[in-house]
Amino acid sequence: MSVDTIMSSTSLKTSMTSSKEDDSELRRGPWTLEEDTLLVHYIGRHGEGRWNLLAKRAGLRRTGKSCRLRWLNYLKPDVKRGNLTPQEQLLILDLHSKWGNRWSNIARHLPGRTDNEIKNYWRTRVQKQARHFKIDANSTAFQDIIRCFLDAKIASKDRRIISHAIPKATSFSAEPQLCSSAFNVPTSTAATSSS
DNA sequence: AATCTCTACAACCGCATACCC
DNA sequence: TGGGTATGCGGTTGTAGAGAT
Repeated sequence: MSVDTIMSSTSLKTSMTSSKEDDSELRRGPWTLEEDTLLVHYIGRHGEGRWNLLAKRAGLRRTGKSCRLRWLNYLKPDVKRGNLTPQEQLLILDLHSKWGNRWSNIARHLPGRTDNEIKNYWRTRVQKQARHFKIDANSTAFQDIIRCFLDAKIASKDRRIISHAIPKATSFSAEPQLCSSAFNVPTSTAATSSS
């Protein structure tokens, strides 16, 4: 990630540290642009690892743990930003049914996605759906519903290439708005599998 | 326009394991 | 081999922003 990207994406929100910036105290809360830049530049020159030492040498008043997390989840150049694609969502569904909450394992199969991102996706989107349908998110019934929806989504995307006349996907017709918002799909598309 | 509520996600925490001396 | 430290992982919390009232 370039410094410019950081400039545009990093919040310059108010820091959560106390107003009297005591040099001996470790900072917590949201990272500032300045901190991101220090971390990126330091790792660019010296590489990752030895996080506690790195934090000190980079001049960051953060724990090594905090630096590692910031780098891995946000600053690392190959971290992919933006919504998960239906294909990625399907993969997560499959892998989660195999391994459960082994987020780091699952993340290894989705290049550019972090365990934190996948975990957040599962908790905020998938579990929300499960609650709505009043089924366990780990149940096969629920997985079938979601799989069906995502398959339809992927298929509709494919079909759009060759035709605008696409039959309705019936599986989700009852809950198009809910599913669409949860899985980042425009409602009209989700409801009809066409556009 | 002000306030409230909800959602998404960044960041923290505690614990387990790996590593090093 | 045992103790201390570093790292990685999964669960949880805090916050900003968007939308609703």
